[in-house]
Amino acid sequence: MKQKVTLKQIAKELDVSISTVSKALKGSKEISEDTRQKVKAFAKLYNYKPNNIALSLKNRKTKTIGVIIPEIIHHFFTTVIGGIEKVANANGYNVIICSSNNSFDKEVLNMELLASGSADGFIISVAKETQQKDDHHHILETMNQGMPVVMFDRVIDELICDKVIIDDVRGGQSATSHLLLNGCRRVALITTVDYISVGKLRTKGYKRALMAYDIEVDDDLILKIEDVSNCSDSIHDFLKDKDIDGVFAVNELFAVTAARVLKNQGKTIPEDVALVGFTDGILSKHFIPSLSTVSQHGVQMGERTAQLLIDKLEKNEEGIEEYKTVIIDTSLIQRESTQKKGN
Amino acid sequence: MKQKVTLKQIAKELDVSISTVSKALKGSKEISEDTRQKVKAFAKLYNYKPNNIALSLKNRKTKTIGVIIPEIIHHFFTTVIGGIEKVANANGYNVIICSSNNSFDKEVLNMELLASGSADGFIISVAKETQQKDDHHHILETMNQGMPVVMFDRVIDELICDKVIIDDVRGGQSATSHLLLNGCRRVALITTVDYISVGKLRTKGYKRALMAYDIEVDDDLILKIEDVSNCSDSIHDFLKDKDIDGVFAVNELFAVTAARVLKNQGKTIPEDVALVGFTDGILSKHFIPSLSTVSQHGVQMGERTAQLLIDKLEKNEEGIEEYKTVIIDTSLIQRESTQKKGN
DNA sequence: TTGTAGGCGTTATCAG
DNA sequence: CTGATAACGCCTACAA
Repeated sequence: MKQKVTLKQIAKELDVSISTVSKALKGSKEISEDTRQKVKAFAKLYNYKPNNIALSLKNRKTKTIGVIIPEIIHHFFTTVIGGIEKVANANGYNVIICSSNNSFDKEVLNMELLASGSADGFIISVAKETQQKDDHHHILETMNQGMPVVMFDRVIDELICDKVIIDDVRGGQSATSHLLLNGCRRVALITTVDYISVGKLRTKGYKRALMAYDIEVDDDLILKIEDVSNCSDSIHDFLKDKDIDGVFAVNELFAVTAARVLKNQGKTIPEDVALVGFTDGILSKHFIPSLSTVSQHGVQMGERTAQLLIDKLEKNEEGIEEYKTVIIDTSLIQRESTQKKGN
Repeated sequence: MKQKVTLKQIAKELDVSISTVSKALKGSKEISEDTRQKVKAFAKLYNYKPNNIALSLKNRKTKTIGVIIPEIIHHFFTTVIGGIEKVANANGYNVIICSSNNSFDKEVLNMELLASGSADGFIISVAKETQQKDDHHHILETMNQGMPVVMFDRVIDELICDKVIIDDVRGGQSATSHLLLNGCRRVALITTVDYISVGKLRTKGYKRALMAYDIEVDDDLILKIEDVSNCSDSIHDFLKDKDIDGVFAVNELFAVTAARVLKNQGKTIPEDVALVGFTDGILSKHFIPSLSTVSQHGVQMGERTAQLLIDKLEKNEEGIEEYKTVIIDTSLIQRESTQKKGN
């Protein structure tokens, strides 16, 4: 079990100095053709690879982007990561991913860890708990240390930094409008509690759509789910005996759960009740009936986010400070759950 | 925008030596109570955090585990990651995740990157392409450099290292047996091409189960899918006019796709055809009807994998070389897709 | 053409 | 009690 080869060892073996080896390996023509060849051959033989850690220490940059997301088991986030990786790799950056598991403490821990040398900058979508506590000192501290931070999707308004979001209000509005356009008049909303920013915004969009159609908002048709883990019961109770012809659910889980409850109540989708979800994940796509949904274009989102961060990282230090908020367009994907047969 | 504080700066400000600061911060009682307080206060004020990179360089270890998986957009892998993170964090290790996107080249790149200083050891599940090419020099090289590697799920038999797998044969067998037990006699198999190790093994299990029931294997009832991206067409053609009463699909995607095709053909699940999948993901759980499936216990798998790696990492260098292969039990989860009503 | 020295941030050892 | 020094692996400006 041989150890990793270092410049030092190569130098010793070849009886030259370390700097000679270093230069030779970079093809510097300061070094004679002869030794250059020799060194290179030797290095290849022993499979020499410069030590990243040493390089990072020297250059004071790691060429690594830290990504912190609430849940890795979440199709939307993984698509975003895909986009991030694409752009990052194309620019010679490595990506390291940490999940906060929606825990505030773990988010703080992860940030501190990465901030203390492992990454040059951050991409973050904050944990539920963080939004709830509305505590973001850790992010602020990181920024104050001179590390660029770009937030996406679940962002914090008070924080001044680059952001990439979708227009959740418009997304919610177009989902709801789609239902109304298809003739629905009593549209139920299944959403999250208000401290989840995206849920709140989508709810706003829902109301806006109704108003545009001169339909009064009926609070009895709105369910705000606190405990996701048993949303099934909540939704069941909520939909029971309710006279509705459409449902807008602010995420995939709520959507499929609603679908199941409706089915159990003997209602068919889309004939009796039309259904629209949010997030274009595998569930929506493969479900029967396939679910109409609002696509957030995760990949694109990741790409923009990464680009924004890299721009900041490579900008000559003392430029004008300027922070952008990029809004990614959503689009409505129409599938079976809103397509009445014969239409 | 202040920069990160270093020991040096603190030392200068306080007009003491660097080593004094270092010791004071670690609470060494070599240092007078007085200066200790002073230093600590100052450090807290400026939010001092030791630089990980420097520490890694010094200690020649990063306390980081590199994880390379084929696809991050894959529920099973994310659950495994969950398990890995849990154990890793509990042991003071950080986890960095890279996806190979099923590309051999990217897998090699990722390994080299992480191997050159960013991680102390590896956890890997190889890319499809890697299995197909049967080229694993990169992994071997990494191991030869003295870095422990643990493989999981998609492993390479020739490589001598710790491994955590499930018994895919038994999994396939129990899935098939479950169908047979429920009265199915003509069970179709939807699987992958043979170079995907897990697909091959599950196929083997399928055959074994049939044999145990004295049913001859009928190659007409076996579909091996090459191109996953349009598996829908393949499955459609395959199931057309086929006289079957059960389907075993070796992954979720195949299972739900089969479900859709069957439905289009006017068959109902489970009454006309019973269906069992593999991998207990969100799809299987939320689908209507919910799908019976073979659970791989991803979290547990991740935990074992991480533990194995950490054991190797912390073992005093020159122990006896000993490599374990851990087999995680699968279990069959019975859901609606195999539960005929009235049973 | 090659080598020396200093430094990136830390810690451990040893000397004051 | 405190400080100087060396070392981790690499790079580079500046000798030689």
